[in-house]
Amino acid sequence: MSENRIRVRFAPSPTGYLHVGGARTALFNYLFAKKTGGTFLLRIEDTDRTRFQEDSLKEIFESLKWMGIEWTEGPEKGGDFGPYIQSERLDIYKKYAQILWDRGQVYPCFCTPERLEKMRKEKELRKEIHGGYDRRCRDISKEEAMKRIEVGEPYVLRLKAPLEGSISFIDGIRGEIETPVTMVDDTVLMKTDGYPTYHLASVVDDHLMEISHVLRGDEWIASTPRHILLYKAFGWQPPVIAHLPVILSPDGGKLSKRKGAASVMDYKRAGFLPEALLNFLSLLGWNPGDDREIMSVNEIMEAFDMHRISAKPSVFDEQKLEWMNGQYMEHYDSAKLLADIEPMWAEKGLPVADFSAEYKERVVSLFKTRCKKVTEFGENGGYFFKDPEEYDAKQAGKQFTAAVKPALDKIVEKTDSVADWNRAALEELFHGIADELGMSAGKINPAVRLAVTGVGGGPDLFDMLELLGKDCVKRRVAAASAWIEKNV
RNA sequence: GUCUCCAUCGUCUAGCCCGGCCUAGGACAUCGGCCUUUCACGCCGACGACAGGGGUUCGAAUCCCCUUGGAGACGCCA
Repeated sequence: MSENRIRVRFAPSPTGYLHVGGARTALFNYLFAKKTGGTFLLRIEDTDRTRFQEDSLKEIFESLKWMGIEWTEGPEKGGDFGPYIQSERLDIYKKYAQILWDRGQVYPCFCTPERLEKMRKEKELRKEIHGGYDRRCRDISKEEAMKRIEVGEPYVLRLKAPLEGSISFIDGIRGEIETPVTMVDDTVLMKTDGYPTYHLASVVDDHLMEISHVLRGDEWIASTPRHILLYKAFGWQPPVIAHLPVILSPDGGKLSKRKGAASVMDYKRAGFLPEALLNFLSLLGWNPGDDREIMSVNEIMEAFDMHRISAKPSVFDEQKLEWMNGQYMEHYDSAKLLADIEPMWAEKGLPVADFSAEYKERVVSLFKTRCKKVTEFGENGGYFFKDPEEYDAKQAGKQFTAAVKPALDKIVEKTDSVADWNRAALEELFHGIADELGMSAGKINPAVRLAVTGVGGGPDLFDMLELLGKDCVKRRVAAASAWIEKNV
């Protein structure tokens, strides 16, 4: 037995994609485990067969891996406490339900979903919605119950909750939370289909898997008293339970797919870096206690402290995420970025295959500081692979003047004489031409930029010219000169 | 409706647990300016908050109560 070991889990339901709220929950568990030298395990809670989605599992795994949140026990990894998929643990839940049955702590309930539905409606009419199940089956005699079970009448197993008093527990983040028992009805533990409910399964699993701390979303606060009751019924010591605040969308409501991205993979597709998303998420409801914001996983992990987790819900501010992503982008490995960017270029029909990896990495380096998202590379920089087909009209009107044409022609004329094609030589060349023609560089450079790229903004001009190479620059400047000849 | 949780700049937050150092600090965004022969980065500055009301105290953003506002829960969903 590993007594005082920290063991935490992330236990998603495979009902859809992994949204950022879930990712944050996983992240905090992961950080806590890493920080304390504990174990972070993944458990799949698939006890609802009606909502199960096959693809979901893949998506959840992929999302976690992309973010670098690695589980050391769980599906794909194994471990001493498996299986880690609840639908493969049915016998275990049956066994523990039986224990409660033998102790008289549960009872079979034969109420149909229809009757329960009707009961709820009536209660609503009388404005007493709280209270839940009316406990009609609680006092059915053992004999009668057995008889009805034997004839095959469907039933669920309910926990006998106390009829008066209150239930309290110490939330790891909020402190004591006390709930009057009127809010806790007789919880269903086993469904008609033989599957356990979340409440039974998670309590049994957390105990069997020796989970020491449960960090979960705060939508579980109201259910925790049920779980406490269950731990008591089994005679088990509950783990430390802490509820993480929700993440809200900018309009104050729940984060949803409709209002932009909500799933981790959406953010990947939108051009965000995993390190940036992780960093950003870590700062939602937590902070290191000083002014640091840009932090590596290791720094975050070092500084991580459960006591600094806030109870206040926070709004997911995508603008700040973008800023943060830009910060990461600037220092990101160009080769790594290129792997994501190259397909985007290719998709736009750019002949990227004709260029060397070194060339392409340099293009990426040139753009890194001015892009906030990976996707922006795909939208810009086409001119590194293809001559501009047209010039930005507004810029052309401003830069492509008759006055600048001689300078462009001079550049075309003199490029061949540049022995060492680098930015220093080019600067010198341009200066010489400017002096010779009595023009300011401020007049010539923007025109060259437009000639070479077709647009008004972009990386440093001389860095670009150096990378583009002599032939390309000569060709494009000549083309611009011809354009002026024709259009001005 | 009932119960529970939450409440500092538009947003993320520091400070709150252990009242005075808070004329409330930082970051994003916004607006100015500087830098730059482009754009971006960077730098400087401005704007901007203790939800309201009562207490307790010599003193409250910090402790207590009420109000208001927000969120969540009230399933054979998790």
